[in-house]
Amino acid sequence: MGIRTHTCGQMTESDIGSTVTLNGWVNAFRGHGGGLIFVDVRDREGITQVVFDSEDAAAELVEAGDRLRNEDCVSITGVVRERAKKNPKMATGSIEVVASELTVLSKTKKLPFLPSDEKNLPAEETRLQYRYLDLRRPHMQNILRIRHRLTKLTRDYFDEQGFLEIETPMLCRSTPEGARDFLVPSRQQEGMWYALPQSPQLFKQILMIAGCDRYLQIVRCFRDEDPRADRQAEFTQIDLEMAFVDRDAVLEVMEGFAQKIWKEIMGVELGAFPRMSYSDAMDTYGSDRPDTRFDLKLVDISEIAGKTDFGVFANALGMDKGCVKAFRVPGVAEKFTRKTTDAFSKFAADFGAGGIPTTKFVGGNLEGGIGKFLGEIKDELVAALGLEDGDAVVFAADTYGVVSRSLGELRLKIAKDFDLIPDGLWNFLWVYDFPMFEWVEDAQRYHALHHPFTAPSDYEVERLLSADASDIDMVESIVSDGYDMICNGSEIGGGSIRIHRADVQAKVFALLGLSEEEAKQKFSFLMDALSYGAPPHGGVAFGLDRLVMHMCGTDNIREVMAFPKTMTGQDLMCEAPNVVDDEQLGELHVRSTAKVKAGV
RNA sequence: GGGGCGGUAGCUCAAUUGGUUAGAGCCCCGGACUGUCGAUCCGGAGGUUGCGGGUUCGAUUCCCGUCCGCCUCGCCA
Repeated sequence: MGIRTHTCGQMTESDIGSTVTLNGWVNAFRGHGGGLIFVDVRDREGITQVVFDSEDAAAELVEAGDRLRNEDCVSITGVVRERAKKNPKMATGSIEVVASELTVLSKTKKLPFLPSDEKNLPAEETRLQYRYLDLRRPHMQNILRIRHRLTKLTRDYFDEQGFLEIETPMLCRSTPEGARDFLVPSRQQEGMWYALPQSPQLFKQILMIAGCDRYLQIVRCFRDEDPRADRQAEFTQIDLEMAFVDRDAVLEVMEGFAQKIWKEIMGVELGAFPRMSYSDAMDTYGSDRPDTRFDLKLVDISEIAGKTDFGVFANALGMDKGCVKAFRVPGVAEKFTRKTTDAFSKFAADFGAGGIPTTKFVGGNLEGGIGKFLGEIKDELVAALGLEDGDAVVFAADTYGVVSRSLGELRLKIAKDFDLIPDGLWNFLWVYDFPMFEWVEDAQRYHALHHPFTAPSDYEVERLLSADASDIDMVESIVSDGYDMICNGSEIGGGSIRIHRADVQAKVFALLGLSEEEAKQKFSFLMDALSYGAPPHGGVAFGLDRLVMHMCGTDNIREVMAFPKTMTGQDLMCEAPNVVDDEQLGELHVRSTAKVKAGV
């Protein structure tokens, strides 16, 4: 074969007259009988038109060209010539290669779909089954390239900041808390199991104790939970940790990172990131990852609502932590049909709301929905919400938690449905001052909002150490030194200052309901390590896949992974997972109790 | 584990209240064509309607089950 001298994306008029060899795939074939054939050849870098012309080439060569089909893999040698009629739609549209040699490196059989036909893509299922064809598409190649540029910039940036890239094990011990683990049976230790890491959290903390000072790893993590459009069981984190730092020092480095990658890849200058406390985020946006690209801000109208006899409001205000909140949706009164507002209630039912009252502000009156119950508080409502003629209002009345969640989700839905999100905005912010703990009524225990290694804020340490587990309000009020980086309403990174004192860590375990015995059994290595001169430290983990999703403008995490899995955790190309034979299981001291699908 | 939508030719889709031989475009195969670039024109091949069962004279269509895909709630420290 002829080894390529040029790629299919690089030739310009300055190459006219030179003899070149291209290696690639047939992207398109346009034949004009035996005499004249156009073949577009594609490789990773672009597409170049090749012409087989009987006026310039032997009949044998033109015949061979005539047998080419889409996606045949070829090597073609010829002279670059200026096109008589240029194609401005093509990057290489002013030149063509006049074929003088053709080698078919590999014929294709009949294709399930044409990678060149971007406008008629098959279902995702087919694309995943033939991922090698799907990835040939320039669009997918571009995503892979962006992903590569991001990992390259990540390593460059953190190298400049003094971070060392250090690998941590993929075969770990199972952690009791958190997501379900993927397990790997041990052959050498009969009856014992490894777990694949959900994150290298403890290893990176121990690297700080080990004097590594600044650590980076682009690392695969595994969580055996059901996926979502933006979540896979196997995903990649940009994992970082720094010793001898406080929160602001961490945020500064991480903010610099986000600014750098957005500038280099997106060509966007991000200013300094605003910061918002967890409680402000929950109060105003009903979410700990607020999308600040649009308003629809939640307003607490409990006090005003208390002045009516309206049963729904009165009922909510009588609850423990009950409240009434609302937000205005500017100018959509006409679009708030009964069908639309009914759908809000149905939507919010998933989040525990009994119903979503609405009304409209038209001609100086609150009309429709619950408007007729609000006559006596109309003026106060109009003032509190800043209502203007033609606005609609969405209410929720329940406990603070239910109101926040349902209105928080509704404001996102309404913003999308009514097209209220401006294009082209990159609203980054930090959310901080999360609570350390959340009481889970069903389980009758506390749950760490971030993870159990998150430090309390400096001023909270004494309060934490003296906390009485039975005082739920007090324990829930303890503020942690955690922080999340939010981009357009999506959490792209999160981290914290970690606990570096063994006594503080022991107290956190105790509040989380781990006995001293259990804590020792499961985390003795951490407790030991913390006892040997542990430095203050903190860090962040960014979701690499999420970052690439933002950069590529997709909501589908599978788009930004070369070989993703389906919602049921299957790789449709390799057909993983699959059965293994009993001998293999025997070596691992495992016997399957599954009724295996026939014919696999 | 719950809810929703979908599965018809290799691919994208159609098929009237349940009714004749399940159609079209693309792909593929054959032919025509010397400046195309979504080439064009002519012809051809290609089907267990995801799978299993039921109702019916008759099922792509209605019912039940099941598998697969997507979305979502739970879950994801």
